[in-house]
Amino acid sequence: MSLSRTTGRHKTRRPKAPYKTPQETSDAIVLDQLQTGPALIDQVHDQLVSAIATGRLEPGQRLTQESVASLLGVSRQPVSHALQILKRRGLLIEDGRRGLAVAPLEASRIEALYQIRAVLDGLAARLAAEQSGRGEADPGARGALADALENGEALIAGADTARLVDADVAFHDAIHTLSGNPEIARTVAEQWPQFMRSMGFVLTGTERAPGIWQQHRAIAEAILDGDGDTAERLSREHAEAAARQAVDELTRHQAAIEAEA
Amino acid sequence: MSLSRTTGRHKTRRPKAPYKTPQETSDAIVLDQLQTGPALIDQVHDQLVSAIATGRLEPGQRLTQESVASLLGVSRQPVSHALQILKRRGLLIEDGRRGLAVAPLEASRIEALYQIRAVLDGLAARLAAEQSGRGEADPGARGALADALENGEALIAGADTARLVDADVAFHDAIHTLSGNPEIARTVAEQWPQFMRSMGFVLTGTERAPGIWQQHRAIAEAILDGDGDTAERLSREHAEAAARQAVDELTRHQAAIEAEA
DNA sequence: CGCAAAATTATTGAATTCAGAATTCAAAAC
DNA sequence: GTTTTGAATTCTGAATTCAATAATTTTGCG
Repeated sequence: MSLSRTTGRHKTRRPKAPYKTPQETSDAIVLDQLQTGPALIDQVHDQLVSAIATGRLEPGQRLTQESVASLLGVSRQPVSHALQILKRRGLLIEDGRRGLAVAPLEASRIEALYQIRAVLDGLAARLAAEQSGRGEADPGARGALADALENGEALIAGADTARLVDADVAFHDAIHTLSGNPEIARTVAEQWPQFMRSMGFVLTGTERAPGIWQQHRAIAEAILDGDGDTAERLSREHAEAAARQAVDELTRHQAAIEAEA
Repeated sequence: MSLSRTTGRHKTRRPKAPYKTPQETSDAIVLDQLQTGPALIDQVHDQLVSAIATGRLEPGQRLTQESVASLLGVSRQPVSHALQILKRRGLLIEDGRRGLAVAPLEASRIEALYQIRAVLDGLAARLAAEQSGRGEADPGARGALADALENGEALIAGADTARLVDADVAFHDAIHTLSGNPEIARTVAEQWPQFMRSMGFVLTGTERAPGIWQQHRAIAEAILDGDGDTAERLSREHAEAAARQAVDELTRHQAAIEAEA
């Protein structure tokens, strides 16, 4: 599709960080800090990740630099950067000079990722419980876990899938944070989009949310009780159960697609 | 350092595939096939990763797009892409508008990463042993593990640090591959540069290589024997020992630096 | 009509240009 | 002598231009 090549002219550059003179006086602050928007590269990146994670961009969907750029109203430059990054993250696969395509959602890959999640979530839960048991846990992070649990349990009944997925991410992220090991959250964050689109499949239609949040409650209680062994074991089992459900659902879906063809 | 702003003019595009006029005769080939290298973005990326991993670029070293570009003889464009990616990988940190800097090598971060390594290597070793025990292991991958072990043991005596580090990576990578879960190798690969520069510190001067390769042999034997429990336990202990050594060495080094200041 | 060769199109990677913003540096004012 | 101001410099992100080539379409011929 030929597109109006009206990519916007040089937009004013986004302000990066508010300037702060070193010897700022301690007087009352009269002016609000100016908005410091993220760079276009990051905006494009985040938009694409979100679209892929939620399934708005389906597996196999082709993306050219030009199409994304005109869709978002920017030039190809920031899009090119963002696509490079997404490619390295495994969210896009090369499709030769036909552009890139959203990576397929394969049961085998999701299973492999859940194997990793099982041990990482187990580690995070153990560390979080140990912190909690020794009373060293950041109260804010403890509160975030409790909030995430409450929030998730509240919206079980018929919330839309996207909301359920977000609640799940928030819960597990709270544990990762509480573990005190920032690299766990960082490592899993890299893989969240894959899990999110997998969860999209598992949670639509089926009524699996209640069971999941029962498990979440048990995990949270073990952590807040400082019971590391139980927290680790339950977290692993939780991930393994999620893996089985995901593999089930994706295999079924793949079979349905192949039967159609 | 101000640099001659002599970024090359439009160089002929990197030769991707040798151009071939349609009516080219099948006479003797007069010109060598030009290297059909990967895109400049990837070349720049790999160069920088390698330089950081080996310590040729030291923590704190500042990198501007222009300086890297002129060093490598390319324009800022591919450099900009590569730096963005490195920043997201945590190998570079922002230094405001003064450019980016090589991320510091902090004991706490290395310790956090080794915690992750412990469970991932444990998982990989268990899976590899199970594959091996069931006779399902890819013979090539089995051979790669044996080779890596032999190779590592051979060069213990006084090989230079870089070679020892490479052997270590090859050994652990062989186990990751043998596990049959490609996401493990992928996940750890993301973090290898951090481990590599940490190992650079640990292995220089000290005579720790022999002990490390004794542990490697025990792990390899457990895997090839199909003893998953032992393989997992030894792998975890190995990572934990490595973590202690690294934290020791880095803490010592940090203290030395601070004493100097 | 079917196939091979040639022309065209689509799309990328890289260089270059451009504009905005942070940092630095030096001069002026107190 | 110190602080403030303002200009020069540095450096980035983004847009635009350019060249190469893979993919597709068209054309010519048997």
